[in-house]
Amino acid sequence: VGNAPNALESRIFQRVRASGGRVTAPKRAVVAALAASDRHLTAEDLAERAADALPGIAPSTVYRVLANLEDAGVVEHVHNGREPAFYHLRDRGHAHLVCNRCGAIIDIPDDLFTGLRATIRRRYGFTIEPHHAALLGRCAACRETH
Amino acid sequence: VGNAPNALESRIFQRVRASGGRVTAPKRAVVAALAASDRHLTAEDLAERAADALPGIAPSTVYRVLANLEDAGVVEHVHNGREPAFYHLRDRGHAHLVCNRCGAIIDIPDDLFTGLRATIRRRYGFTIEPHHAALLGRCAACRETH
DNA sequence: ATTAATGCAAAGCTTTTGCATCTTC
DNA sequence: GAAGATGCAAAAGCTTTGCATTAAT
Repeated sequence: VGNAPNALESRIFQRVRASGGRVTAPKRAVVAALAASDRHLTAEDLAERAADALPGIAPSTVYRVLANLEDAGVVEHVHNGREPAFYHLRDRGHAHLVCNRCGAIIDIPDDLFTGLRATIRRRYGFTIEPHHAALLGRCAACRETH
Repeated sequence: VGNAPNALESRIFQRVRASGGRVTAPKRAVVAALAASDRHLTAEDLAERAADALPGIAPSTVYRVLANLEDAGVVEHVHNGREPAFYHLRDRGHAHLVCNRCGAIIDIPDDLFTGLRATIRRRYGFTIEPHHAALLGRCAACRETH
């Protein structure tokens, strides 16, 4: 839609620069697509949306932009057991539930993991990153339908 | 190794038959490979090991055998955020931690999820299946090395 | 006999990589 | 002008599929 300079996006590009990256048209287009959406976009989704602003954008560029934004700490990708992974801005932290049957994605707050994280840390020395992989299972609707 | 009829494998093939499947040489070879190992084998690993007993086995056959064994409820596969997925017999239930850095796999008991599962069920109506996706993060060694 | 399962080869799909060129800082 | 980023095209990696053949029940 608009291309007005926006506080969220400014902060993002500050971090991109801080991590040694440059601010380019493809990055602007991908960030705009991420910011405009209610998240949960695959790389292919993002390539399509970025192409609105930047018709010639290459899929490989989208992947590289996303990797770069992850390095800068502004994007996260989530594995969902189906593939492809989806991406979102790393604003407020939250984890995801993904239904094995219908693919529905439910956001859940990080604090649900507090207990489990502490237990796993204590017993195994392992630090879980609950954002990085979705919890798979069955949503309410699909459980009823069986 | 040996090819003696074994209680575990007999039970497995009962279930295969019960689910409408047939007991074939490739299934025997894959099940033997799964049973012989300490788990965490990829499809490719299994293809290699099954080939010891059955030299000509095709990769696509391994995938189809595994899908069939999952339908029969005797095998599970686990997504680990790296790909490829790994497979194991569904004996005692356990979930997995996978280190993002070194790929180490740690088995953890299901009961760690009791609280989280109940909370998610209550709040979202969603039933998590903790076996199906590994929890990703950093193992102790990789956290120290940074 | 039926019907599932196999082998082979080819294709599918997501993601990565090589390399020459262009842009940003 | 130096280093990063891009586009294009090709490749890689894992997995699935089509189809004729074989084998299990």
